[in-house]
Amino acid sequence: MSEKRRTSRGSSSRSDRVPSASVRLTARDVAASLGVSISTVSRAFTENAVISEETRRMVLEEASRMGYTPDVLARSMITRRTRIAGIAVADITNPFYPEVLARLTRRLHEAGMQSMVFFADPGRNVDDAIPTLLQYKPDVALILAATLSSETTAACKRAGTPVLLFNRNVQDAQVESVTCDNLDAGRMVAEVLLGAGHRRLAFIQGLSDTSTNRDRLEGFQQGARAAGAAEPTVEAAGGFTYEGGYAALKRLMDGLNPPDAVFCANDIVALGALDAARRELGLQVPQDLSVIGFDDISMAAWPSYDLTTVRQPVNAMIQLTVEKIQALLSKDDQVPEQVFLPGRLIRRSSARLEER
Amino acid sequence: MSEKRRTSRGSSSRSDRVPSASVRLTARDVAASLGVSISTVSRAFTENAVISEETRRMVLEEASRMGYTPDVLARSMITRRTRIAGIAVADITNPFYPEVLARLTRRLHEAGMQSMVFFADPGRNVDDAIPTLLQYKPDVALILAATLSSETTAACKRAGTPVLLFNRNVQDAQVESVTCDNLDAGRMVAEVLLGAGHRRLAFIQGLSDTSTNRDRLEGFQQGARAAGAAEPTVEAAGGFTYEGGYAALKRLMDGLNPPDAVFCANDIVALGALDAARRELGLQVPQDLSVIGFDDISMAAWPSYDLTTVRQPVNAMIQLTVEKIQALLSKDDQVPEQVFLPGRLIRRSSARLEER
DNA sequence: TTGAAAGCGCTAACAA
DNA sequence: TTGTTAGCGCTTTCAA
Repeated sequence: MSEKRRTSRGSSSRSDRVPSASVRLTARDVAASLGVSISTVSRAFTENAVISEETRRMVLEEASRMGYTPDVLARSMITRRTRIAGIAVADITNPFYPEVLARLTRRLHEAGMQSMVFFADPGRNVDDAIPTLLQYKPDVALILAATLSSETTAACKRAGTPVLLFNRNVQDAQVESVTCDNLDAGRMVAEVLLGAGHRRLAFIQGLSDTSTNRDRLEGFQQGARAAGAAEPTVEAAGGFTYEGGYAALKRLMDGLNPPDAVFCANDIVALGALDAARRELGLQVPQDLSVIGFDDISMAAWPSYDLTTVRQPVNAMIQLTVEKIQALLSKDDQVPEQVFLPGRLIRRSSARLEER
Repeated sequence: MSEKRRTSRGSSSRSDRVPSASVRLTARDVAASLGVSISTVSRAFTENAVISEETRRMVLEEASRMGYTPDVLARSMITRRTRIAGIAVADITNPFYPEVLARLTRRLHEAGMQSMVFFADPGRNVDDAIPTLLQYKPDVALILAATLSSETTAACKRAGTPVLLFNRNVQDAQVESVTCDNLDAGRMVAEVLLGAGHRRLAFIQGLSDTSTNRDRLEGFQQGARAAGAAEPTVEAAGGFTYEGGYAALKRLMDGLNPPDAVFCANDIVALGALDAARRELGLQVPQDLSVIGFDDISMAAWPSYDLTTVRQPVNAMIQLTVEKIQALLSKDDQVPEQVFLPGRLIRRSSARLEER
């Protein structure tokens, strides 16, 4: 098999050629055609502008007839509003992010904003994408990523671009964030597992330097401590990946103190752990081992996995994010706020949650 | 559990407040600081501009010291180049697209372009996103979607924005496209399945009005016909979804003529079909039934599935796409070309491909 | 090789 | 309610 190319060269005709940039319509053209000033045309397209309803209707009609739309770039130069949300995403291989991204951009679009998405290189963190992101002067920088340096937020501050963290938060309360209450969720998972009679807990880390990972682990440890249970074993997956979870679970079970319940930093890690347990080690889940994930990505519900997991309140998180952006754009001074929304345990068959 | 908010109100200090848009540095500032004209500053940042190496170095140095970068928006107004690739994506729930998107935006970025991503509403096709996409005057519109109306390409043509289809093509050869050779791959799958002794072929459709679906099915049918085999049964999943594939497989097996081999329109559909076969119908795969997918998303390789599938040559497709974009931007007249790259069968355990 | 001046398409004072 | 005018920050002729 080899590459094929099909062109219309054979039966070429005039219409086959892509026209090189058609005529550019400007407000001046519409104005001339109507015998009004360009300001009038501009006003017709500006909300809350002082213009008679009649004139506006006339202008808009003629504009749409001619096929004119205002140039958003030229407009932005003056209004200092690009209506662009610069979104930096890392780790797109985690299905949680595409799911969030799709809903988030849709809600932003409904709120009259466009999304400019920047994907960070895998392995590296999101910071490298920020300078280019800032070049387009987005009205807000949205960080959908687990890792992030403080240099990045500083760069945004310097550029005067407000930053909003999604599914991530920093210690110093200097920057807005919307996350799931990972700490509390971790605690709850420990409680529930211990309540069902599990005795040897373990946690599989994604990236240890991310806030999500850290908070989930810390909550888990707090929960174990509060119940007077043994300290959970901690094993590193080396990243939020299926392969990492797979390998980490094998190491755990081969260790000196194999767990009877594993809480994973997120669903992708948990799916890897599940497959290692069932397909490679031949364990019965949840009889031999309980596995719990985090996020509730759509695959968690698939019958091959049927993963018990903590569902992030994604819709509420997105709703709040959009509201925060709108607030940022109206008032320009604001006290940064970190919001934590409660996660919810979704009980499926990968974990034994009743005493036996 | 309830929502928590944490602010720094308690220990509020001056530095807690987000600064409202810091000073805006312009070329004028750099020029003044150096005692040169703004044209000189501009030239320093323009490739191939007539300027002495020494002056350029001096300007760039001072600029970086001050933290100045040219305003890309203002620049675009004059150059008529935004360096933005407007990317419209539908169906982000199919993991194939995030994987492509991540790599594509990275390669575009290396080529000096930014990606503005627009997600179409689920269910609806990508067309609704196009008008807003065009507003930002992208240098090229990239369509990553299975469905697309001809009205959309017309709108782009009118706006003077070149269009490039990825993983999609239209009949009339009027628009550039880069796809896998779906027809040929479909043929190959039929051949291989029939060669291994399967007798009752079936195809599970995603969306019947998409070019990918159509070509894969048509190739499959051609292959069956060429081998003198019975016409494959066709069942509709109602969309490229896991749930659709799951339900479609059950209907197929409950039907009058249950197949011994199923070719699915893509991997997500195939994973649903696999789970239905194994988890619900208790079938042995591949002894009772062979299942083949399309795309080779990362999950296809997971041990729980180990899906035999046709791998799309994603890297080559992306490479070609970026090259085409660069060509589009240099020459403005071009004969549209449709490129088909060969897919490759990845043999895993979900299909019996040897005669027994 | 550099600078002065004229816009790109638009919005927002300011007048009328 | 509308029109006139002055820019937004930049690139690009044209002259020097």
